[in-house]
Amino acid sequence: MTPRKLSRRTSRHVEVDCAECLSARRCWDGPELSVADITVRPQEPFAKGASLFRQGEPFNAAYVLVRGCFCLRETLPDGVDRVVGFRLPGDVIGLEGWTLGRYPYTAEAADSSKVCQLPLPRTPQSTGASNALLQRLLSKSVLQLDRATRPWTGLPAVERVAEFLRDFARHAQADSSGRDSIHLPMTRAQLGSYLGLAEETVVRALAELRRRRRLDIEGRAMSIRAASTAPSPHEPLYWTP
Amino acid sequence: MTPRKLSRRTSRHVEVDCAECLSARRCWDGPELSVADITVRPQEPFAKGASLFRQGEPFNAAYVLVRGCFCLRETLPDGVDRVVGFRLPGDVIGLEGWTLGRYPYTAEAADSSKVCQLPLPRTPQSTGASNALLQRLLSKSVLQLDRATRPWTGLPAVERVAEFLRDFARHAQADSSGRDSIHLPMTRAQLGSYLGLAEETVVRALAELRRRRRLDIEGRAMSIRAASTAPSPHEPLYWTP
DNA sequence: CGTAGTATTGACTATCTTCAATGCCAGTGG
DNA sequence: CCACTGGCATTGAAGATAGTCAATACTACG
Repeated sequence: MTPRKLSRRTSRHVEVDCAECLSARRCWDGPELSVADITVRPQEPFAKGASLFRQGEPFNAAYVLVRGCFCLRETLPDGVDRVVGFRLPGDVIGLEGWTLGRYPYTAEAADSSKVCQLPLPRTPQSTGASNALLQRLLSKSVLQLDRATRPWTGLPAVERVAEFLRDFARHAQADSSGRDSIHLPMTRAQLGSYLGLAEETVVRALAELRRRRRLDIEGRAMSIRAASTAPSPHEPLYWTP
Repeated sequence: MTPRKLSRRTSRHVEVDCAECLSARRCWDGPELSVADITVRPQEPFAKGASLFRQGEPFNAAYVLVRGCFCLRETLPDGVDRVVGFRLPGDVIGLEGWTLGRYPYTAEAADSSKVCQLPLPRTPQSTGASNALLQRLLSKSVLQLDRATRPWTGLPAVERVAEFLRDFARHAQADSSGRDSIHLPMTRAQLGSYLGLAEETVVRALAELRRRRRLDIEGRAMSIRAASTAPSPHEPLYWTP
């Protein structure tokens, strides 16, 4: 309750060697990998409800969770709040910010928790960084995010399909920018399987979007019309890549 | 149609420097990163429907997609087939196999496609590998998999909740193994938000699971009873981490 | 032209969401 | 100590949404 001591819990510059930590196995348990030459900055404990960082904040650091549980939330442009994941001891938190420049979600302690800050180079660039650390991070992020490749629903079918198409178009146009017409290589059934919808529901959703003039579709050729989601008021609250 | 030439398209040992490739910007477009010292092994083109690798196969290599589109499918233990993602030019395919030892999904060309094989060390271990490559891979995988943090549905609410709890328990028990009782730190509402279900639906699903004797729940304390999903016949078809 | 895979549409049903009310529990202040 | 409050959990009932079944086009290809 004393206001002091709550100041800046995110950047004590004390580096400790993971080899000396009893939790190290949980954090860096890759097969055939030693915890040698991995150092981190242990942080003050987080009380339930406290946030490690907030969506939209510029990236400061990534962390590994030592004890407790974090709940990751994101606010969509339309103001809807949704949970994008949970993190348990050994998981990495906030690495997306390293790549994106900003944190795409808010990390809030769901339990009394403890984290260690990872000494990453400021931006994915400098080359001197420890190779071992990078390899481990890569392994972990792949696993962790692979596990995360699950949720995502909660929207009505039409919106889910629209969302997918928007993302697919953005993704696909990265090169052939300019053209507004996009070729969908997959069948309606595959699309449905991916989105967790029946093939017929996908067809009906597409018909609905066409009816609403939000896109033109003819067979596998598509072009999006409206940017729809208005660039609403708040800024730091919802930042999306 | 001549059967020859279809032999082993996955491992020609011709390495080329990405700096000489016109598609390089699409593949390695990180900010402030040059394509210097990145080399890959271009592969024979893939016809629509051809598979790059299959779920359950031991890891051979990861690839970067240069042209076309791949559809990633997985077969669940109960025989259900679902699409877990699509990959477009510039995306990495199969990196999960590097970490897991086996490919967790089948990669099938949804269009006529072309890929390059990435020269990764056999296992996430050896240290001599190029740091630049690792950093880029890390960035890409994080982005790519973050984008993937969406789908996942298609199951009825009860199964989705059961699936989550099973996964959460496995994940949480990594350390405190032995105890079969697990503490859920999140509220029903958060759980619902994550799974794309209403809070009430989560409650009813939990009640249903309790009724079916599949788990014991009292408030936030939980213990799982049945391993349920039988260790069914096929092996190479569905392999899950 | 016939076939197979894909796309589309309609009708009916199952499943979830929503709305509303209640119970439970911890923290707070009189 | 105890009523009061707010957050969380639970349950019921009604309405909305998406899945299933079935029938019919459409299209590429041999």
